[in-house]
Order: sequence, then C-alpha cells, then structure tokens
Amino acid sequence: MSTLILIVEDEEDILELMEFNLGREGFETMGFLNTKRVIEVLEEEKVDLILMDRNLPGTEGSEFVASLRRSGINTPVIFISAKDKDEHIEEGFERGGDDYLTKPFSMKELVLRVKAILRRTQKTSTEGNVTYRDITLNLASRTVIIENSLIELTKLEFDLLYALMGNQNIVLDREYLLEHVWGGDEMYQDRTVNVAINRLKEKIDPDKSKEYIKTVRGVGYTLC
Amino acid sequence: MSTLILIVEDEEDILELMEFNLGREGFETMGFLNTKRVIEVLEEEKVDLILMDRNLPGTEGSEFVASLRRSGINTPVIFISAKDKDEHIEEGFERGGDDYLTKPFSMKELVLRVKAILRRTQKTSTEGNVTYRDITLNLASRTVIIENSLIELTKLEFDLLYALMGNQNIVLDREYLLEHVWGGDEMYQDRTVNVAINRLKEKIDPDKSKEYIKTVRGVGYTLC
DNA sequence: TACTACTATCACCGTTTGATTACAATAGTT
DNA sequence: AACTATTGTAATCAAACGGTGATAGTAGTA
Repeated sequence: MSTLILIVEDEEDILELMEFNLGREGFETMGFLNTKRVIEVLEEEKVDLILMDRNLPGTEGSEFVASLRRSGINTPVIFISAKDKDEHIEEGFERGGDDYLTKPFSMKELVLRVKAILRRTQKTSTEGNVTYRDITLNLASRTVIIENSLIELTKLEFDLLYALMGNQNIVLDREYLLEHVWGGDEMYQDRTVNVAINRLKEKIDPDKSKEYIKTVRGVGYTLC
Repeated sequence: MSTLILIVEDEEDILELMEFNLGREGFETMGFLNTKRVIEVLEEEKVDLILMDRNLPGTEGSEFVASLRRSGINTPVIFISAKDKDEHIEEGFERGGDDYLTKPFSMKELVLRVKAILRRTQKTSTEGNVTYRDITLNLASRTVIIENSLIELTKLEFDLLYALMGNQNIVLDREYLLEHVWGGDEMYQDRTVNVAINRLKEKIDPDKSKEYIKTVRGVGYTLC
C-alpha cells in the first residue's frame, strides 16, 4: 500500500522536480498544472496528501482547498507559494492547510515536511499490527484475523496469542507467560497455561491442521 | 476543555512573549526555562502541544524529544531554533518533531503554526462532522442525526459517543473514557462507564437492532 | 514393551464482569 | 420553591470466563 501525493503546480519544471524527488523517496505522485481534473481524481483515488500551489492562474489554490473542505474532503494539504507575508500564511492555514512552504524551498525540506504530515495523519492505519503466517493481530481493535476471517478471542486468549506472536521463534516458558500474560500477584499453577493454550489452539486452529503453536516439552510453547 | 501548550525556552523574554501571545489566543500555557521538570508535568497533565527550543544549555531539545518518544510520549512538538540549515531541520523532524520554526519568527506565524498542528492532531476540534454508519455527529451544533432523524443526547452522552466515533475500530478501555470523557480529577468507578454506555445505547438504538457499540469483555467498548 | 514424566483434554464451579434497574444527589429551569 | 433532567452509585441478575482437579494421552527412555 503505497502513499499517493497529488501535486498542483503550474510551473512545469518545478512540478517535475517535485515529482522526481518525492518519487525517489518511494511516494507515488500525480502532477497537475491546474485544478481542472483534481476533484474527479480525489473522488476516485485514495489520495494521502495534496501539495497545492497558491499562485495558480485563474483560481487561487487556497480558494480551491476551501471548496474541497466545504464538500467534505479532508485530505491534508501543504500550500506552496512565493508569498511569504504573514497575511497570506494566515489565509492559507485558515482555509484548511496543514503546512506551508515558501518558494524557494529545498527539495530536502519538502520531503521532510511531507513525511512529517504523513506521519501525523497516517498513524493508526498501519501501526499496531502483528503478523505471523496467516494470522494478523490488531492491537487497537483487539481483533484477530486468520485466513481473512475474523476470530473471536477472549481477553486472556488475545493477550496470550499476542505474547507468542511478539516473540516468534522464542520458546516462552510457563513462568514467563504467567508473569507477562496473567500478570498480577496471584499464584497460578503451570497447568493453567496448558489449558489456556489448549483453548487458544482450539479457536485459532479448530481442525488442528495448522500447528501454529508448538509445544516444547519440558520448557514451554512457541510460535515457529 | 481548553488546550494546554507546554513551552521550553531558555530566553526568558522570548518565553514570556510566546506565553503572552498564545494566551491571548485562548491557549493555556506552561513555560519552562529548561527540561528539568517537564517529564513530570507531561505525566500529570494532558498536554496538547510542546514548543521546544533546540538550543538549550545542557541537553539538546531534540535529544530530549527523542527520549520522550522512546518512552512512548507522542505529544506533538514544534521545534524552535536559530539554526536554519537543512541538516538541522532534518534532525528535528527525524527525532519526532511535527514542525519547525526558526528565530527570528513573528508571533503571528507562531500562532498560526500552533493552530495548524492542533487542527491536525486534535482532529475536528470544533469543525466538521464525524460519521459512522448512519450516525452523523455535528461538532459545532452538537447534534446527532441517525437515519435522518435528530436524536437528543445529554452532554455526557454526546461526549461519550464522540469519543467512540473519533476512535472507530479502537477499543477504548474504561480508564481512557473516564479520563477523556469525564475528565477532571474526580475519581469515578469503572461501573459508571457501563451505565453511561447503557444509557447511550438506549438512545441511539432503542430496539437494539443496530449494535453500534460493541462490548469487549475485560477491556472496554468500541465502535466497529 | 514397559515405565516415567510431561501434556492434552474434559468437566465442574467459583469468580469476575457487564447489563439493567432503581435510587439519590445535584444542577438547571420555570 | 417545585419540577425536571442529568448522572453517579448501589443492588441485582445473568452470563462469560477461566482456574482447578481428574483423567486420558503421548513422547522420551531404557
């Protein structure tokens, strides 16, 4: 899943330069010399960030963004402009810009500001997932997806699976699991882990064909 | 619920100037001349934004922020510095900064960048609508529309629903909800949340056919 | 094969947790 | 003041969860 950046900039050489530099950083870009077809694109494609020149012939870039906002499009925007007076900065921000670059700017700063904005806005979408083979855990939603279908786990089962998945290829002994999954000060028997593992196995692999969790006799359990 | 900005700046007159200008815009500020007591404050108070001078005597501001990030504190940061070379900008961003201001800067630009970051991070603080399935919240008018008809919610119910809708697919535990919805310093019981959720459910889905809010046993609640 | 040590599995049942209702306290309104 | 709306807390109930003991199973070893 790559990141798509839409650029509106009427100076063709600058546009190319921006596309080149962002492309080199692994971003996908779509460049436009004016705002004509931009709305259609925004409706069709999942655009992650817009770089918008404010000094466009015809429409003002900030006016265009303001109209996007009115129609409910909240894609983040970085304005680009030669104007560097406070009043213009203000106007740009007020109309829904997330950042501001004034020409001339270095390509390095462009890339850095782009990354900073994306870091802020993309959060949570990809972070917080753990994967092992065809199992995916999402920590935030506490969901478990196996082979594209949702599996229901109890809190203990989820925590247990998370402990195992966060330590792939490492054998976790019962003492460790009781400490980290069960936690607290209560004393439990080692056997408790066996039963919990068993219940977990039953849920994530009912027909026992996958063998996700391997028992290491005399030690503990592991995903490997 | 006001916005709290924490400022670390060793030049006392500049610090005062910043506090004055941000205060005038309705922000609460806490100023520090060094990083000594900052961590304690971050742990106690809900800080919305940090303004961090990089040229501090002793610790580098960016190094300090890097250590915050390592300990899991993700409060947004704007770096302030006299250094304006690319390499330093880069270092600031890489270490978890969200924006960068170089001295000398105008108070107007400071305020604008602060607002821009807050807009981005606090999401839809007052602007815009939030939707989930056939529920639409309007933050400005604090109204709730479900299936095209208006639903009356109390303040608490609205705030609770907003918290859930602003964190779709994320399980919110009771502690989080008490902190963010109830706020304040009072101590409430976890059970308080149950009852509030129950009342909210009754209003948004009287015949219990929609199942908007899912209970995650042992953890909390989520919209999913 | 026989023995041993460890593990899987099952069923039971106490504990925990959440839903729901009722009540009390408080604040806001008329 | 009387009334109403709001919301925290207590009480009750039902259900889910999970720890434990008993028993069966299995791998390792001689």
